[in-house]
Amino acid sequence: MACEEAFFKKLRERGFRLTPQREMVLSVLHQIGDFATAEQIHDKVHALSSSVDISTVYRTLDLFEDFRMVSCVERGDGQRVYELLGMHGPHLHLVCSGCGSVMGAELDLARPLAVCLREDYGFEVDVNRLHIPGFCHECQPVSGEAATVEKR
Amino acid sequence: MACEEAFFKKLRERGFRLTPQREMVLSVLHQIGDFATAEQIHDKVHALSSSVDISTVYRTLDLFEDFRMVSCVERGDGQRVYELLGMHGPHLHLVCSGCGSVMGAELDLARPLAVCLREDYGFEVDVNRLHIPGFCHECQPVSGEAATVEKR
DNA sequence: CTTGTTATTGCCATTATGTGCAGTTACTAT
DNA sequence: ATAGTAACTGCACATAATGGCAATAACAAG
Ligand SMILES: [Mn+2]
Ligand SMILES: [Mn+2]
Ligand SMILES: [Zn+2]
Ligand SMILES: [Zn+2]
Repeated sequence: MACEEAFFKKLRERGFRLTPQREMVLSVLHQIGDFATAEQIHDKVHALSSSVDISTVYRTLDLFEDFRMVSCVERGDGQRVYELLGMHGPHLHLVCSGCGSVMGAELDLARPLAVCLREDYGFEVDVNRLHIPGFCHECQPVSGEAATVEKR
Repeated sequence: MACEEAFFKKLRERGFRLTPQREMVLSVLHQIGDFATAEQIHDKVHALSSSVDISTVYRTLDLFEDFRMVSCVERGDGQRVYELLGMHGPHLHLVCSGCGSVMGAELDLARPLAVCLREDYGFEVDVNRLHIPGFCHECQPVSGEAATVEKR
């Protein structure tokens, strides 16, 4: 595919190498299309080549993130999910603290806030990495009683 | 202190118990004043009572977070830092991807975004938990070349 | 004060992720 | 094609954080 070729070229331009492991992770991300955990990705890569280690998957996802090809979201449970950008394009991530679902949102909505923070604090917001905690439509907290603490 | 008493009362009102461990963690957080890792907190608690386990510290910090007394920030390195609210009051957290520093910012700046997301997506933003990635004044990325990837 | 209930703790196992290192392999230049 | 360089990998291990569980202790009631 064309988009992959462009990525491979950029890789080499910057001194990185194109390895079968990286090709496989990228291919698997394409195949999945949706969010996936490192382990889910590793499972599919493992099916293609059983010697690939999960640490390589982590390192590859990290690299893809640096290249802005993949976005990573910390889900409510202690696991991260990774998503291939480029098809949906960059977007905000609304992460529901109730059900753990992740919703994409128009990135431009965060622009005014970014401008404020640059002007008032000299802080350059990385809007691509912004993920916003809260509650989705199904999980609205009991109105009025905002700070209810659940017994364990 | 008065603010601690108020918290202890709220604890019991909701069926939680006031234990020496919880008192110690709260006292240590006061003493530290700044951000601290779970391990730093545990060290100081351990000095007061050497049998307290770090898992208890984690659970206590979790509880304090539920009570909105403590705010937790995922720092760049794989560690979280905890901060006692109430003195500074709630605020946004600007987390620098360069140096790992955390800056507090006026919470109201995020209000317009929250309104947009509620109206457009039915998503109720939890502004207290919002932390914003980017680069502080000292760590401004090379302008123009946004997506520079470092060799490892 | 004594007793009962059950939230909480300490301990230990487990999970998700990161790292050091020596052997391997992709790329470059001859 | 061959050889040199250094990026990359697999493996083993380290680390931060979480979860199960039986023993403990905080609180309420008598
Ligand atoms: Mn997304
Ligand atoms: Mn703060
Ligand atoms: Zn939800
Ligand atoms: Zn910085």
